[in-house]
Amino acid sequence: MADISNRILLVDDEEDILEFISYNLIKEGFTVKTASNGREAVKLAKSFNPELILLDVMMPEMDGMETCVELRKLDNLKNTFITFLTARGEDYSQIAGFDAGADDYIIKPVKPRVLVSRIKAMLRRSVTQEEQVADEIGGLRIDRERYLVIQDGEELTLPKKEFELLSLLISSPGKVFNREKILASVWGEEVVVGDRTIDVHIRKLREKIGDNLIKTIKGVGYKFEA
Amino acid sequence: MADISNRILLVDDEEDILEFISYNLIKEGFTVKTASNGREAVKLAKSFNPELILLDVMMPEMDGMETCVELRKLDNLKNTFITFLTARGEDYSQIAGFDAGADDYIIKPVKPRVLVSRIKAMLRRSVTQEEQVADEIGGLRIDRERYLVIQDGEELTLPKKEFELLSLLISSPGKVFNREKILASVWGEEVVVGDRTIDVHIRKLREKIGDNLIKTIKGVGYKFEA
DNA sequence: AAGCCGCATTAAGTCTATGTTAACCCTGCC
DNA sequence: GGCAGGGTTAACATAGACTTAATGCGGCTT
Repeated sequence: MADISNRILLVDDEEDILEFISYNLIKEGFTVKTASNGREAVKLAKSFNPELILLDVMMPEMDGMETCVELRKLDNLKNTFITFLTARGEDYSQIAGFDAGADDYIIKPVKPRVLVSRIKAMLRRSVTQEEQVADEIGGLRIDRERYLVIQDGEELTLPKKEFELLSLLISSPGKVFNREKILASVWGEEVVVGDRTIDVHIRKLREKIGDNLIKTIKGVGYKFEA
Repeated sequence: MADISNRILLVDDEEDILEFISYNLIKEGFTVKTASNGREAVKLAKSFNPELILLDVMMPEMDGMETCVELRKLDNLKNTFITFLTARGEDYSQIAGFDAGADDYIIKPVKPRVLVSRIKAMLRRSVTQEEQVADEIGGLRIDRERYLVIQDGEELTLPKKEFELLSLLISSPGKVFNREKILASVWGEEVVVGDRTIDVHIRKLREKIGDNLIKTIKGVGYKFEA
């Protein structure tokens, strides 16, 4: 139905914790994906596009802080909450955490109910406050709040899929999105639709915003370019 | 307009704490007002219109929870963060806190630097919300006090739900509200009613104020637009 | 050159969310 | 108790979004 923002990416190197926490979150109706290290997390975050990332600080290889910095570089995570999950409660680490771009900080061990309450409060906030800084690219501006595309001052109302598709492409101008990523992001992981479907939506978009803004890279995908 | 949202209302019954914390916040450039009890807090909040309220849980008379509930009833605090400040760290109190409408929870004693970091992270997410001056939009004006809608001079009396619904949509003209948010705001989080219910109320509103003011964004929600 | 692959394009089909109407159920009031 | 009005639900209608199928075309491979 009204698709709730509820995708959570959980990152921890301990299998037990992943299982324990994700079990509790899933039970509450969240869609959870897990990663056991930073690199995996970054990779997953790109396609999964979660609203919240729970990030263990102590991890081998790439630690939580470092991962957080990497995650913050991703365009599609501009509005994602990142919360550290850690056993360390010292002040300095809290401050370092926020500086790294985290939004909150939860100290383990944490009782499931507390965690869930906290997450809900956090997402409640995000849902209310999400606002795009919406800068203009190629004469186009996405206004998610009003669900509009503004082209040279003209306001365009696009249907949902078209809007999401354009929004995705514009999120990283110049970057080529392959069909797999487009499907994952606009249609969702589970939904199965044919490749032609994307073409058709691209077509409709081009009809509305002009042919020269969305480019086809044959055998690869599509990109937005001014 | 240029001035950043930085008004903080600090509520605690202990004079020492008020002084200590407000000193640290003021040093960081926040505008701080203090109240030493719930009643005072509610009164101050109305005129001060803070972006963040730090609320001690343990207070004589009206405690933090109760105060929080009262605060949440105030219209101008819809977008204000409320954070509990408490010495108690028990689970039940955390949950009770969130249920009362708080957005976060900080356990005392807290080092000033930690507190400041936390507050900044919180306000970073917050959006500068323009004051609703309740003036005319699209020929409509909401008069909450008299519970009236004035359309081109004509006074319309709407039933409760219709009024609240219209009022919500008008509160951010142009912004799309999804069904979830509409339900949460007009009907309340716990109440469970079907999706058709919203449609029907939208229908009645359109009947009364005209078809062209409320727009449907299929798959997304509704918005008010002149 | 033939064949293939991938995309474009169009039209047609399907499906889902919303619109619409009317009946029903409360609650407060006479 | 009966009535009135708001609120909710059920049932059906409908528009338009979304998907699929069919067909064509250009570039690339063999």
